[in-house]
Amino acid sequence: METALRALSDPGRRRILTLVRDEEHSAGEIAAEFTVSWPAVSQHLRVLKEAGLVTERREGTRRLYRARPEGLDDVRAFLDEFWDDKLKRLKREVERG
Amino acid sequence: METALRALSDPGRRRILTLVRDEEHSAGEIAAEFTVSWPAVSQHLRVLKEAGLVTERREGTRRLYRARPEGLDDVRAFLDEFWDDKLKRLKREVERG
DNA sequence: GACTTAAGAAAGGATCTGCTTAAATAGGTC
DNA sequence: GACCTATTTAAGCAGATCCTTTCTTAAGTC
Repeated sequence: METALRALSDPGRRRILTLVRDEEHSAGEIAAEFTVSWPAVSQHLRVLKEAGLVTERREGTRRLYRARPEGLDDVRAFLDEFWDDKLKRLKREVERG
Repeated sequence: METALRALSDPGRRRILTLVRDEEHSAGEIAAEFTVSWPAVSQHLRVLKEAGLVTERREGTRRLYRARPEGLDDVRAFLDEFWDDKLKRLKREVERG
């Protein structure tokens, strides 16, 4: 969860993530969407992969990336717990007036 | 959302956040839970405040902090959208076999 | 095998982060 | 006003981050 949150904290990586959310894309296709250099995108992809937020598949000379939403499970769990507990707290407050 | 995600990416700040989730706590009470120095905690509180994840209230010489779950709304929206769209994609895949 | 294409690895630099200690502010108490 | 307590601000430092350019690897084409 640590690495996932840090990976998400970069806008470029979030953009990559939405790019590969619905379908696989090669590193080159992804890089073409950005103005930063190609290695920079490659580095972002590595961060996302290490955080478990994308999967990599090799096909010939290309590497195809796809989002891996399960990688967000921990983060979602944390936020949901936070949210739920807050609601519970509010409920208690309302009940005691 | 940018700042919220960066604020969340630090384990110490997440711990602070859960500390002030259910009730207000003073900066000193919070700092007492940590081994790092007092100013370090103060800096974390500032980051959390600027990210909209906590509110600050002054009472005499003390400053009381409390979680502000609405600050997580953007993050939650992003994750939910991501999740939902993934489910939709899977559904399409299943439907076309 | 030489050449091209797709992509990652290495090295280096600027900026950001998170910590520390020391100093400043600001509200109570005498 | 002098003094204590609670807390933030300032300054500085080590390490992380994100970018760049250059170099390497690996697969396909001739």
